[in-house]
Amino acid sequence: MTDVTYAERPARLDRRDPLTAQVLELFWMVSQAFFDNYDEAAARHDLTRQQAFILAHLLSGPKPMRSLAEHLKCEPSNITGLVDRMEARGLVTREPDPEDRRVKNITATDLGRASFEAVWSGLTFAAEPLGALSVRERETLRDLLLRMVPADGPADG
Amino acid sequence: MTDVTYAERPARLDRRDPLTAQVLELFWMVSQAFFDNYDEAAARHDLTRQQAFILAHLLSGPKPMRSLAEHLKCEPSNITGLVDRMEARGLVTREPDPEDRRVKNITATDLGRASFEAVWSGLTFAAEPLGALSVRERETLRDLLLRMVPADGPADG
DNA sequence: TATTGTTATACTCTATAACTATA
DNA sequence: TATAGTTATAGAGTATAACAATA
Repeated sequence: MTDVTYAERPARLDRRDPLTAQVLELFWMVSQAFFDNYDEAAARHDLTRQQAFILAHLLSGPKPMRSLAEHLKCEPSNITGLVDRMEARGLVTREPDPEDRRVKNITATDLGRASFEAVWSGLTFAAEPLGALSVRERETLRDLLLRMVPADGPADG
Repeated sequence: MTDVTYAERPARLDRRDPLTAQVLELFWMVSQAFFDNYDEAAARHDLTRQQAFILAHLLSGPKPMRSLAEHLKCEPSNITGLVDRMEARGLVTREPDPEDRRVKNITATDLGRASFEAVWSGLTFAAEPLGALSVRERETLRDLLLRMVPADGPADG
């Protein structure tokens, strides 16, 4: 697409002030590029986006299935199959919690952790669009993003 | 999550310089929140993310199926079912190109356009994280994002 | 009785491969 | 022969609902 995308369209379909509309559109474009980059990096290590999300969430320690469902914002019933597939590939383990045997604690294996770290390290987004900015500009961007980060989630990923 | 997410983790799993690692992590968190917001807005209008992407792409005019596949970065075979479902709901029309009858031109209907515009207008991302920034800060953010936008895609959406 | 996780079902999105109809 | 789109198939992710085990 050309300039039209973020210069003309928002004015037509957006009642927001032009500056906000433009920032929204630009942020969306860069975010999409980031997500594409993430998916590609995950695919290079035979992981789906959701599998990578789960491994990222498990970096800080074992988590019950319920926690994974909340993190992924999906129904708990889906986690069963998701963990099944990851367990079968040796990316995670599933063990009943000794204090409440209803709960299953999911833990990333060494392979799981290494896989996620390879995905995250493999993001070219850091070298490409971010690399176009100077140190001073990256500091400015960091400070602006700190103001935009949601209080709770989506957290790691 | 707490500060740990973007203060400690990158240093451990990232060989990038700390500033780049931090910006990467922050940008990822905000992007995830944006995507969540987009999915929610689309769901409120009974659209999937991919259906909304397609409608966005069609705002600038009719497009052949092949173009939709490129925009969505998926195999052309998937577009058939995607367009089938959208056509059945009156969101798009599908007509053979008079100049090359192999090509099917997909056009957003009034309902399709209105649906996407409702999704885009319904994004609370503009009011929430973006609203936390002053006009001056949004101008700064805009200028930084302009430097990061990929030359071609992902364009509209 | 409430909660955690599971199963069953149906739908959307995805890649692969074989097919058709045009060119 | 090459290209645009389709069909068939298998797999991943999703929501809903009914269920088992545990609390």
